[in-house]
Formats: sequence, C-alpha cells, structure tokens
Amino acid sequence: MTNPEKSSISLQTTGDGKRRKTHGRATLTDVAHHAGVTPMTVSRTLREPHRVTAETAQRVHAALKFTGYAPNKSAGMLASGRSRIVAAIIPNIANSIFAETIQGLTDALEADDYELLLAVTGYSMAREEDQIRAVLGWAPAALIVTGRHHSPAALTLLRGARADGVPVIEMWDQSAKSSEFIQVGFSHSRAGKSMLHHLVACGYTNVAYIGSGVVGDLRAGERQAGFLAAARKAGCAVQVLAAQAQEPMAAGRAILRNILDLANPPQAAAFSNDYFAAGAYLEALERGVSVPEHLGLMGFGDLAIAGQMPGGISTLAVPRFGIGFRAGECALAELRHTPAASSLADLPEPHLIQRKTTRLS
Amino acid sequence: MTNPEKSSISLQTTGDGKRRKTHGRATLTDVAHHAGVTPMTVSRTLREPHRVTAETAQRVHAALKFTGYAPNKSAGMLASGRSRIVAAIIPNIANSIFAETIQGLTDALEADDYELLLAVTGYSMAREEDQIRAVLGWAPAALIVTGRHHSPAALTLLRGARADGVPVIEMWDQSAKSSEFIQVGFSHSRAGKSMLHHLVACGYTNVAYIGSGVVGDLRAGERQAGFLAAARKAGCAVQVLAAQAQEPMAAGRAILRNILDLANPPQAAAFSNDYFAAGAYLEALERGVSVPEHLGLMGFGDLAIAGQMPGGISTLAVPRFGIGFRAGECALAELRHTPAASSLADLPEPHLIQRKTTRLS
DNA sequence: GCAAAACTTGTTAGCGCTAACATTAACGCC
DNA sequence: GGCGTTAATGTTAGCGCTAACAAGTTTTGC
Repeated sequence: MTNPEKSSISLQTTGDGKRRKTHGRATLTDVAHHAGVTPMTVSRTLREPHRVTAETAQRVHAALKFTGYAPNKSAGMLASGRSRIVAAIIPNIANSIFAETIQGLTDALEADDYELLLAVTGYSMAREEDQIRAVLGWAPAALIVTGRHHSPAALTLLRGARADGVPVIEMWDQSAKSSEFIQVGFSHSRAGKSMLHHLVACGYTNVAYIGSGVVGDLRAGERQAGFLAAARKAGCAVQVLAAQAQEPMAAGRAILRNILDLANPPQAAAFSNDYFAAGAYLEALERGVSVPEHLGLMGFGDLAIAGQMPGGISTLAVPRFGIGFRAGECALAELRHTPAASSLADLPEPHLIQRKTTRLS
Repeated sequence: MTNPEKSSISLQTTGDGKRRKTHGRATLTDVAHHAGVTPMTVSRTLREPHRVTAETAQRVHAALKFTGYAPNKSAGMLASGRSRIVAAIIPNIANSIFAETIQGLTDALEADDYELLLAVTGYSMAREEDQIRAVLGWAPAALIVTGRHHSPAALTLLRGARADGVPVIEMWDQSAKSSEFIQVGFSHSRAGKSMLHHLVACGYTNVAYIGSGVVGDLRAGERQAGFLAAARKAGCAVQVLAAQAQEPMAAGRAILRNILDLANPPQAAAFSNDYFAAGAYLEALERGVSVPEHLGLMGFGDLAIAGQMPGGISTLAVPRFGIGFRAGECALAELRHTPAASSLADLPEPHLIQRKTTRLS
C-alpha cells in the first residue's frame, strides 16, 4: 500500500465549491451521491432494510463499501434522541469480581446490540457522582450503578434520569425494603451473617473477621457488620482486623502473620475476599500452621483461586457473572417495555461452599 | 424525598407554546433562559470561563445548578467536530493482564480529561474489525488497538482514521522493522526466546512449552514460536502442549498431569501465562513432584500470583500497567502536537524474574 | 379499468451545540 | 473628544443524522 491516504474518500468541496467543515470521514450524503439516491434512502437502507428495493439496497451497499462509510453516532443520537449505549459505573476493573460482572453485562447487551460505556469510581462517592454526570452526557439508554448508596447529588441525577425514562439499575446490592430503583444483587449484611454461621456450624467459638481495608467499599463494610452482629447474637467471640492496602494475596499473608501474633488468637478467620484468604492460606501452609484444625479460614466470592488452592478454600459463592447478565437483561426488558420477570428471579442467593479450610463439625 | 419527579426541570413548552421534542433533560437554552443570557454565553462560561464577566458567570452557574444541566456530548461533538474520547480495543477484560493496562490507560488519560471507550474482541480479528468500525462512529480523538495484526479491512479503517488525524496506537506488540502506526509494547518472539534461554541457563536440556490454547491469541503464538525457534537453535529438546479452554489454574493442573504421563517427560515447562504455571505448580506440590529439581516451571507475565505462590514462580515480567500508561501518553502527546519522546522510551523490556521454580545452574 | 391501498423514495425541519463573525459597551490615548 | 482597541455578549449557520410527512409509483380488488 503505497498511498496511505487512499482510503480517505471524503469530498472536500461540494458542488457549489464551498468548502466543507467536515473531517475526512465519509458522510451519508457522500454515500448517497455515489449511489445516486438521497441520504434518507441510505439511512433507511441501514436501519430499515425491508423498506428499500433490493436493487437500491445493492447500489447503496456498493457505495457504502466504496466510501468506507462509518455512521456518525453522535449525529444519529442527536437526531433520534435515542442512543444504544448502556452506561455502567463500577468501583474498579482490575478486581476480577467486577470483571466477570462486566462480562455478563456485555453478553446480555449483545443480544440487542447495545454498546457499553464503562466508568470507574475507585470506591469514591464523589467520583461516582462525577461519573454519573459524565455518562449522562451521552444520553445513555440505561444506567447501571454499583451499590445502593450514593451522594445526594448523585441520587438526584439518578432520579432525574429515571424520570426521563432511563432505566436505572443498582447492582451488587439489595435493600431490606423495596427500593426506588431496580436492584440486582444480594444483601451483604446477610452474606456476612452466613459466613459467621458457617464458622459457628463448624464449631468455632472464637473467630476473626478481616475487612477489606478499602475505605469506600460500603458493601464490604456491610458484610463485616453483618458478620459481627451475627457473632454477637451467637455469643461467639470475635475480633476484627483490616487488610493493608497492597497486593491482595500479599495482604492476606501479612494478615495471617498478624493473627498468629495475636494475644488471643482466633480459631478461625473469615476474609473479605478470596485473595486475602488464599494469601493467608499459603502463608499458613508455609509456616506449618494446620488448617483447618489449628486455624480455620474462609473467603468470600468463590473466585477461581479459592477452588484451586490445595484442598480448596471454603467460601461464600456469589453470582458474579449472573449479576451482570441479569442487570443487562433487566435494562433491556425495561427498554423493550416487556416488564422483566422480577429482577431477582433466577439470580441465585449467595451460598456456602465448604472446602478444606474449615473444620467439619 | 416525596416527589421523585422534582429534579426534572425540563421546559416542555417554549414561549410560543410549541411542544419540544426534547426529552426531559435541560439544554443550554433552558439554562440560558434562567440566567437571562444567550445559550452561547452559557457555552462560553463552561468552556472559556475567562471570556465571561464574573457577574455573568455567577448567574450562569446558579442557573446550571438550578436546572441540573448536563451537557449533551453528542451535540457538542457534532458541532465542534472534536471529541474527548479515546477508544481502546482489547481482546478481553477479565484477563488481569489487560485490566492493568486499562488502569494505566485510564490514569494517563485522566491528565487531559479524556474519556475511555472500551471495546472487547474476544481474540477475534473479525470482531476487532467490527469494533473498530463501531468506535469510529464516535469520532474518537485517538484509537488504541491491541497487537499489530489486523484484517485487511480493519487495516484500511485504521489507516483512514490516521489519515483523518486520529493517532493510532498498537499496544502489547512491536514489529521487527519500523511500523506504520505507533507501537507501545515488546517483541513476543523475543520474549519466547528469553524464556527458553532462561531454562537453558538453568541447565535444562529437555523442555516443554505450554501454549495458551486460545486460537486468536497471535502474540501468545509468537511467544511459542520464539521459544521453539530458540530451542532448536540451542539444540534443546522441546515438546509442545496446549492448555484446554477452561479456568486457567485448573488448566494448569491438568497440564501438569499430562506432563507427568508423557513418554519422555521434560525437565522443565514454560507456560504461556502465570495462571497456568500456578495451577501446575500447585498440582506438582500436591503430587509430591519436587520443583525445580524433578521438574522446573516458569510462567509469563509476573502476575501477582507468581510472586505469592510458595517460594515464588519464575516468570518473565512485562510492563502491563506501563504499556497502558505509555499508550495513553503517546496518544495525548500526538493530540497536543507535542511530539512524544520515542514511543518506547522508559518502557522497560520484559525481564526474567527467577524465583524458586527453576533450578539455579 | 379504476380507485384505494401498499410500497418506495424524496423533502423539510430540527436535534443541542459550537465556530465564526457581528455587535455593542467600555477603555485608553494623544 | 474622536478613534482605534479590547472585552463582553449576541447572531447566524451548520455539524450529520433521522422523524414526519409528502409525493410518486406499483399493486390489488372487485
């Protein structure tokens, strides 16, 4: 290919010699000229092919290919007032818990040919508010946020969006009472409670909870609170530690060392996520601490690593992929005005997977 | 909040009583009415604050807040012909290798207030082509793709974009000779060679390479080819296995079992990524296979897990975050017309990290 | 055979915003 | 005080596309 400019077909002057402001890309009008039809016919060929003669369609398609036309979506959105964007706002991408949710979301949206606009908050409510404002500028067809807690201004934005007919979905969380937005998730305080109950059922009476150490992670906080409340109710001794902000498995290792140094070491520890638990488990193995006899360990999330560690790590499994998929389905259902089956249907509740790191009672 | 509609300020009728087509959201015109100025003044207040009186700015800001105005970015983009979007096309998100790259990209773009539009190909060239076409519809300011191999049509699109002044960056790869686009990455065939050389330096003479098993992952293929070529040149016996498409650590475990069953088992195995290596290592530990004496293992990527496994897994470290950050910086530099320092400057070459799974020679 | 229905294509206007220019007001300078 | 100069705001036009309607063409039914 000797001439790299060759693909740029753009007409730089119109018939009357006036210069166009347009940048190189071909427009509908360019395509229409080539095909000898009006822009409207080209537009229809693309969006409502059945309303166009086969012969016309053929000419148009030839022109499309010749010009290398790519529709300007901004213009389309502006003209139609609709967009095929679904915006999702998540705390972070690197965390594989959300990566799988995004995968689920993508899969669900593909069915109706929506695009995903992703924004990341870093667990900051202020940043969430900014991101909501930012994505709203794209007039998304639906808006999916993480969690049920938002700043007052963010809440106003969400309500405004919903009032404009934009489905708003809160994922990864669930209110005790009915919520004003659609929710696709589970109760984290109940999840924390389940974790404690598992340890109690295993016969542990003195336990520790290791929090995420991420200040803005409200859901992690609720799991912890649920765990502690249940421990108090069960008369189980409990102490709390927080992971340091560092690579999660390394943090888990550090935590284990801390636990062993404790004045009154617990018989079992529940971790805010499986990476912490995996790190702690490896450290325990290396130090010859017998798990689960001397120390029980459990994680949260049922990430791949929990199943792959020797013997497997007991954990609370949550539908990471399913939450994303279901959230996408709910958005689509609202957009199609096919009232979704209840937003919680076929989303499995978190459930315990007992592996080798907790003692059988 | 008793009236959830209250945040929707939209004027549904104009002065002359004509119904507006607009959806609920406030427009510049709405804001301008409230502030008693023209839309242009509002626009200027937002984009060129210094060109507006303090008093006017104050009135406009009050009106902005009152109306809950959020700019329609499509309209702005259409009118200005510019966008503040950078599009990135990656093979997949769940894979943490790219997650960190995206993080780097996001960090770099934040400096100049660009938004990131992300598209995923699933390692399919056909899908890459579709995704390029799709993101081009948003008239991105820059386009970042993964790898240097594209379908002919995709290549035409990329060239067309570049001809329109859109910086095009290929990341995670590097051509032997100079390339037509900016490249931020490294040579995978050289990476494969480095891996083989490490095993040879450790004294292994009969080795195995475990490919990714992902058909479209051309870079993984090049690492494998580089490894094999180097093995042949070094006179090192080599056999190739491919991981099954399943959860990566589980695949690594399965591979280890296969290796042990081999007629002529290798002394060391190099894996296409650290998850495979970690799974294999755990399986080896459980089976009492002594690593690195009986079998050496090495991974690729220097993911967290490689450093956290007992003793640590030897691996080839690559600048996952740095590639994304540098790609973002290059894009910004082009957009600012501040010619970037060479696209490869301060991007470290892949380097070997020897840990406990390969024998010291 | 001819009007009504159905189909195909064209025309017009405008989505919300901004570039470019036009206008008005305020200022400085000799 | 007249006149250029700058600063602040307004006016006009149009980005590329699509909704809504209009006009022409073919088909259909009896």
